[in-house]
Amino acid sequence: MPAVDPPGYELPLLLFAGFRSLIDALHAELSERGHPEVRPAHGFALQAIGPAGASASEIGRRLGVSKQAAGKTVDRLAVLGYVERAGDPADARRKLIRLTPRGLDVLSLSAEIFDRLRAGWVEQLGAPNVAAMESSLRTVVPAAGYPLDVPGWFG
Amino acid sequence: MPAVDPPGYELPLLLFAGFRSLIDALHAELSERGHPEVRPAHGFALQAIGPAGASASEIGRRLGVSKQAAGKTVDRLAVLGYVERAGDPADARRKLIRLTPRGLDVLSLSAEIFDRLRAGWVEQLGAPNVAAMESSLRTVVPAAGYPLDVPGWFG
DNA sequence: ACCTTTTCGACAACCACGTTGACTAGTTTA
DNA sequence: TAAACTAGTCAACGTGGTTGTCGAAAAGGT
Repeated sequence: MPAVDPPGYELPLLLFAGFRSLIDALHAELSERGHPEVRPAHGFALQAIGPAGASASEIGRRLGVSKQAAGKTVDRLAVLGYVERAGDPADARRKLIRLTPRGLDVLSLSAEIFDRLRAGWVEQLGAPNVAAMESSLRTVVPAAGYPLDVPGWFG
Repeated sequence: MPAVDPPGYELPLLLFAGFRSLIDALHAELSERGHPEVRPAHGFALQAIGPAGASASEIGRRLGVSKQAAGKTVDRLAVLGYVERAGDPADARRKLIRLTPRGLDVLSLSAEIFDRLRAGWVEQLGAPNVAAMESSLRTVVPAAGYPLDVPGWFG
């Protein structure tokens, strides 16, 4: 069994470091632009809610976590003023979670920042390399099992 | 401000999904091969300890977490039988953490599995694409701030 | 040699994010 | 209408972090 060059364990480390550098940069900038309390998990939850809103259970499904976990996250987002709950007239059990203007602001800011971060990678690597990386990852990721689902992969 | 294609937010999602697919596959196989209780954070800690052993504080430094957090992780690893603590005759404060044979087994198994997972990517993408991805990531990751440091990026 | 500073490991309190299980209330279906 | 499912919440717990504090041991400066 010959040694491999580079060793296979580098790949996950590099992927994670790349991911983390983007997320850290995002949150550094969000912090500067009026959203210092947003944490990575919040961003994914806000994304899962989306402009149309969603129920807590639905958010849980989209994130791949339990409805209880989703409910807790919604609680925190509500305290921070990013979402609000409204009763659903058509289903008295449901509570529709909707983004507040502040929540929408985070979402659009994030989109803008991510675009700029990607542009930074394009500058360093060239557009073809970035596109190739994305294409490779899309090929190799078993699209099946990975919703947004950042939180909870430790558990 | 023109829309970008693909949107920048896909990149972190893809990187994370790639990372996670590798880690999940690793742990699925570790589980089958006698190590069902190992969790992702443990693997990184074992890596940080290494065959030579290390003190708890040193492990914390290598992982980019506090010495207290490192100490807790070592506690769990000790309970699971992957490491053991030994007093350091040269420094009565220090306790040297050393891998047990079982700990070494996880480490060498992981190396082997990661190599095979990478080979799987090479099969799907071709060696040049995998190498290009690694090279791109090495370029773009600010080597400064990212030790091993998987645990705790949420915090 | 001595005093000060640093470092190591531990303890405690806390927080964020997840889990399962149990329960009520409302909706759907057979 | 009765049974089955679904939404949301509460409680207990696990895990992986954080800060602050502390005593003991080591290192450094005078």
